[in-house]
Amino acid sequence: MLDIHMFRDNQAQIRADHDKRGISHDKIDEVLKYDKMWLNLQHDTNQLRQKKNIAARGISEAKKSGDEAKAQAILAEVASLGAEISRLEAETQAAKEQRDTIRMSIPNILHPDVPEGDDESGNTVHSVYGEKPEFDFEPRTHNELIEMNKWVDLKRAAKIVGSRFFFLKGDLARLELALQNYAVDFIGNRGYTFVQPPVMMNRQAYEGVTDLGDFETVMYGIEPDKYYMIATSEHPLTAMYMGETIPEDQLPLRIVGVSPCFRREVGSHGQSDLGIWRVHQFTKIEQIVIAKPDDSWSIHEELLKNCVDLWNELGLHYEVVNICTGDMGTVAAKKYDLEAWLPGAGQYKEIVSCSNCTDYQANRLQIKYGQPGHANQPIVHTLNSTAVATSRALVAIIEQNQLADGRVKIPEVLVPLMGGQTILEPCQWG
RNA sequence: GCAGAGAUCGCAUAGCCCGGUAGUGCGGUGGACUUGAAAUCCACUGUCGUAAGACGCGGGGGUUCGAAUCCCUCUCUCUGCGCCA
Repeated sequence: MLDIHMFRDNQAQIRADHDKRGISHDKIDEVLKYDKMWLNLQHDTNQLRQKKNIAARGISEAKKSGDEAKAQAILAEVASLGAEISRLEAETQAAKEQRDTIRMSIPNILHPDVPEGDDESGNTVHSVYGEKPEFDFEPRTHNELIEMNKWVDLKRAAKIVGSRFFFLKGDLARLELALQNYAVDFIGNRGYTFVQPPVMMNRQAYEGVTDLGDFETVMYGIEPDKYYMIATSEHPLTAMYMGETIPEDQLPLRIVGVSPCFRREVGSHGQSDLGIWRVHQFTKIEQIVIAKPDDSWSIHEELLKNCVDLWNELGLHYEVVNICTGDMGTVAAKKYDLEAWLPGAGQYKEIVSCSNCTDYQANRLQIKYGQPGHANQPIVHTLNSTAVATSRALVAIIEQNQLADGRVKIPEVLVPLMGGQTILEPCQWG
């Protein structure tokens, strides 16, 4: 959410940004309209409150001096003021709510380097790593590989929960665990503190870190407790400091988190989403940084560097893409994606997303930094980046490292974590 | 899950029984004094608002002319009991 003062004092910047994104200014105008309405209503309400407060003070005086008639007259006046105030209070509240509901849907201000474009076709390639693997056989899709090796049981998962859930079995499940350990240690060795967050959050905290629309399409709600299953550890790890002022010398706060992620994936269908590419539950190792505004852009590059180094170690071929205006979404000011080459599918697909959210989340969460004992402290910047989403990493690994017989070569850095094993063997049953 | 005790302006603490402008200490900011610093003294130090002013005592609601204070409710913390990986 953008600071309301930005609308009042610097609306030209918001308008210029909307032009870049190619969206209309209607919402900006509405925010300004309701803000003005709210300011006026607040002023009127305050005037009446003042009148009432002054009058009410006369009651005890009148009673003390024994002037019962005067006391009754004041009581009547105060009562009618009270009714009028209640009415105005309701209007004031309504105007503010309207203003903020619209304001929350207005996207973050983009970084100047974000390329302009209408959709994902406008994304630009930032850099390319590794070699596109060559095969002397027809490479299989990950879906075929998990099927023939019995590494994943989607059917029985569908039986006990629903579609897009899965049992992960045998060597592929072991590789998943190795990836978790590998990624946590890799990022941890760069000064990031390992944190395991809760996997449910309450509504209030959740509204601070996501689009309101996500409650309908992304998150699972838990009844009767009114909790939400987290869609990524970014959410609890960013909301963790909600409403707090972090001592300046503790910043930047670098965190590497691991959690299961739960996503409803409403409305997603199609060939490209088969297998375990797009699922309702997966595990993700995430980098989170809470930083001072001056540091956030260099830390954004640091997060990307961590990803690049990690994925290079895994020996995979992928591109880094600079996401364009039309493909950005509301929260990030700038976003890099890593897109791995999937030889079975014959295309590059997203495996990592690395965002600087600047003060957009922190404004709503009211996370500030500074010296303890100070009022009116500045807002922090928040950044997040996938390190490894294990299900998608598994897809990239098995497609790029597949052998003619359908088995898979294990990336060298993971061999020690697999007890020296170098090839993923099929599961014996299923 | 049950019973009891709690939540007050960054931190600590008073006020609550018995309703009437939220006080004090620490921390912070500015100033005075000082060559400089410490110490000391003075002012300011929650939120919204250009301001006037309003609002603010964990959240929400109620009673009342008026609520930190009385009532209801929710959340969280502590203590004890119960249950339990």
